[in-house]
Amino acid sequence: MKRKRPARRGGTGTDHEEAAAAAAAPPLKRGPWTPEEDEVLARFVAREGCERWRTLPRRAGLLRCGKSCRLRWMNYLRPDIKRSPITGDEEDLILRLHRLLGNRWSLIAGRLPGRTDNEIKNYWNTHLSRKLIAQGIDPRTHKPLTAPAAVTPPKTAVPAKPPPARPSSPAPAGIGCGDDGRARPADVGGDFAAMVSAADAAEGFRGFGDQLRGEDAARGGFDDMGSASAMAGDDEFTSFLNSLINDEQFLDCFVIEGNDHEHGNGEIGQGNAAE
DNA sequence: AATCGTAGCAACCGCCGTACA
DNA sequence: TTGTACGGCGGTTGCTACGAT
Repeated sequence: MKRKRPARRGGTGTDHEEAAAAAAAPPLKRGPWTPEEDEVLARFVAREGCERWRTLPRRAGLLRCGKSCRLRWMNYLRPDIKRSPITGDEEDLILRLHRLLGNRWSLIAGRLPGRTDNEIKNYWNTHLSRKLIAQGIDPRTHKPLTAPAAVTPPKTAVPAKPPPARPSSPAPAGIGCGDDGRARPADVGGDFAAMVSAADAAEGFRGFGDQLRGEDAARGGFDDMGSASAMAGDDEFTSFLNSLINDEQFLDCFVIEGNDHEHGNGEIGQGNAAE
């Protein structure tokens, strides 16, 4: 459903960088982007590149904050953005990746060319989590829902209020992918780290944890994942991730016992490496 | 036809990690 | 070593379209 938003939501951005700018600058425009603004931004980025987002709007003559410009570019204006609906294959991949990575939307998006983290996040919250719930699967953990949990059909299936702690809080046992108690591989029925270590050994791959840290800017995840040595290249990581995604045996041990019930229902790719 | 509730999603918010002076 | 600027991320908000009643 495409729509434009009206000028929105009061309040001022509290980011320090924006706050300082707001103090001395004309009021920044908020809300939906107009086609004219899109054009200005796209043209400017094409000409000057997308560096220095903070000063970009001023240089481009836009009354937007740098963050807003960056977001608009990343989520909408980039030339490689796919505008087509998410396909079944992509959906399947999202499910697999989410099971592996938790709510690491940027990481997941990185494996889906042309898709943005925001798009995937929205798709997850509006489609996939609902689907999983309908099938009795907890979308956060990919475990079967317990009876009480199954009765929670929130508008967004994502937990309402995250605990305050952010990545700085050490990850719990396992990898602690999520930064706030949301879905994380460690939640997925056990010792993901050990599993990955096993996978490491099997694949001869080292540095999965570091790679994730690198890719993910150390967002508090995978810290306990193992003390891998060298940073692996993206290709290596990609192929490793693919191997995890596709490895039937891996998923067999990864898929939580009791999830077999949904096998063959043809809806959700839970454990679908075996499909 | 009017009203209401829900779904969908663009955009904002707040925080974090990194880079650099 | 410390402070600041910046980019980036995940979570949340709130408006509109649309289906149900």
